Amino acid sequence: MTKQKKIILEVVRSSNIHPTADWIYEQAKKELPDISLGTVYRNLKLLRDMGEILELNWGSTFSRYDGITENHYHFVCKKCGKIMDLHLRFNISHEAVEKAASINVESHRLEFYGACTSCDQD
Amino acid sequence: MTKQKKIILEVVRSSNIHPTADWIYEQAKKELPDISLGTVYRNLKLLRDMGEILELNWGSTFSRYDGITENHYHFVCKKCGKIMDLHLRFNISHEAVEKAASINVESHRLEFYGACTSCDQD
DNA sequence: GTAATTGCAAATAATTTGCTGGGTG
DNA sequence: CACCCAGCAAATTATTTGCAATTAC
Repeated sequence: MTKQKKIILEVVRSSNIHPTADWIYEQAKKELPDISLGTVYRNLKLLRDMGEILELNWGSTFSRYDGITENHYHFVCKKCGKIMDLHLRFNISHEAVEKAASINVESHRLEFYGACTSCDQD
Repeated sequence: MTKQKKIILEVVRSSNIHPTADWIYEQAKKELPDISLGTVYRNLKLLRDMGEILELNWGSTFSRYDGITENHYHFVCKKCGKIMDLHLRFNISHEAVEKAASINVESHRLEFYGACTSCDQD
C-alpha cells in the first residue's frame, strides 16, 4: 500500500460523483503534485481487482469508479451523464437464468436510464 | 440506404455471435472488398440510431453489436467473452426506482456474468 | 536488500473525423 | 448538378506499457 494508492482510494471513497480516472488524477495531484496518470490507472485497476472499488464502464467511452462496493444498481442520466446509486432490491433469480441457458451465473449488473430531475425540466 | 449500409445490416442480422466492428468489417469485405473500416463504424452508428441494431458496450474495451432489437438481456462468459441472448422476463419495476429517487426512468439494461458450459470444465 | 512501484513518455486500441472524389437521385 | 456518402489516412480519446529510478517493507 503505497501513499499513491492510499490517496487514490481516499479520493474515490470520499466522492459520490462516480468519478473518471482523469478527475481522480486531478484530485490526487492536490495531495501528490508529482503523481502520474499512469499510476492512477495502475492503482485503479489494482484496487478494482482487490475488490476495494468498482469500475463502471457501461454505455460510455470511458470508465467511472465507485467507492461503494456492496451490491447496488445505478441510474444514468442520458442528458447530463450523472450516475446515481440505487439501493433497491429486485427479485432477480440466477437460478432462472441458469435453467434457461445451462450456464453458471456468478453475478449480474443492472442499470437504469432516463432523465434526472434537473435535466427533465428542459 | 447505400449498398454498404445494407451489407453491414445483413452481416449483423445474420450472425448470432454479437460481433465486433472489426469482425463485421472483415465479413463485409467479402462482399465489398473496398469497404473501409471508417464506413463500417459510421454505418453501425447510423443503424444504431435508427433502431435497427443494438450496440453492446459493457465491461469491455470495445463494442459488440446485436441484430436483435427487441428487449432482452445478456449473459457474458468471463472466461471466453462469449455473449448469449437471454429471452427471460424479470419483474423490474421502473416505478419503484422512480419513487426511490425521483427520476424519470425510460429503460434498463441487465447483464449476467459467469462461466459458460464449455469454459466451466477447466 | 530486494522486489514492487513510481514518473515519464511513448505505444496501443478502438473509434472518430477531415478531406476529396465518386455515385445517385 | 447538388449533395450525401464512401474511402483513405490522420487525429482523437482513453488506457496501457517499457524503462530507469525510487520506495516500501
